[in-house]
Amino acid sequence: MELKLTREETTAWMGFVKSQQYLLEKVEEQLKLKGLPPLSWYDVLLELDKAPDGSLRLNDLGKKVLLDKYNVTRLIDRLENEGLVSRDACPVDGRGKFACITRKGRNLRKRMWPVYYNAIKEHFLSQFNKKELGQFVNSIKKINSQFE
Amino acid sequence: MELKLTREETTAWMGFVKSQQYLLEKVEEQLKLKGLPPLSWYDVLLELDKAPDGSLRLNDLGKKVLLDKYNVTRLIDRLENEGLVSRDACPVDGRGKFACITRKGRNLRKRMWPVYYNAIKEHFLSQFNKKELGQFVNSIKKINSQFE
DNA sequence: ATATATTAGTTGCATATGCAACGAATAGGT
DNA sequence: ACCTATTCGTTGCATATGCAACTAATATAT
Repeated sequence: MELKLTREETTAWMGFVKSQQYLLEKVEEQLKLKGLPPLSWYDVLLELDKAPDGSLRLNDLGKKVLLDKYNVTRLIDRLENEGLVSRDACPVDGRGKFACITRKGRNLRKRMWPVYYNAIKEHFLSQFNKKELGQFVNSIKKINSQFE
Repeated sequence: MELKLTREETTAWMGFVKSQQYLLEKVEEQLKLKGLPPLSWYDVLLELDKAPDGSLRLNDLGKKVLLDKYNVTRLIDRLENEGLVSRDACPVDGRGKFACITRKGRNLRKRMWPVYYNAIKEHFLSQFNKKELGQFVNSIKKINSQFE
């Protein structure tokens, strides 16, 4: 067993990891600069905004944003403290809770989007032409197919 | 100003972010499963292992692994506590410190590598053929070129 | 040469995350 | 129906990260 990566394989993996670190750092930096909360808040608000009635069970929300349940609890705590979300009981499952986005929450998400959008455009999408984007999406889909 | 991403652009960005979350989670999971420390330790140990004399100024190390200086200080604290690294004064700059990898540190890195390697192979590289890997590297290089 | 600004690294405090254990409620097996 | 196992969400405690302030040393300007 060889346990050695080729030069290209190493570049692929290391470059992949670094690129994401750079990009997310850029996004967070821009949000902070505009006095906006971190990307994790956006992710949650977006999922709730998209959901019917603007609400999701905490458990389902956690799956969508890839957070462990205790982190969901606490993130929702923070959002609730800011009045961006409310916690509602679940009528059909006594254990469950819904997180429900408020008007204020929807507004905040709307204000965050342009900042996020610009960072994505400027640092990510701008690097590709149409064909390259297609290839990139292909690669990403292959990686993600194993996780679904 | 439109502020809207196409379906493909959204897939590219979201998929990109998710794929990395999944992959890093897998790597960390495997390391933990084998009773090994987190990937951040590996990154530091690798940089030191590669460096001449196995040592780097904390500042330079921080740039290589994309950590802020206070996080470098503390990560090196932890590694030093485990005897994986030593802190040495810098002869030419009284402010500076070197982090220097110990034999124990080199050994630990060696033990971590197969676990890391297997995760990369199994969940990342296995998804590509030679040509696809080349395309992927191309894309990644484009993204990263703006940060160097 | 002296005063000022910058840099390297560290530290205190606030916040965020991971882990294991818990209580309450539901689901499954007999 | 009853007992057990599982699930949902939360909490206490330990660890990790971010921010701003700090010390000590070097670099810059006049």
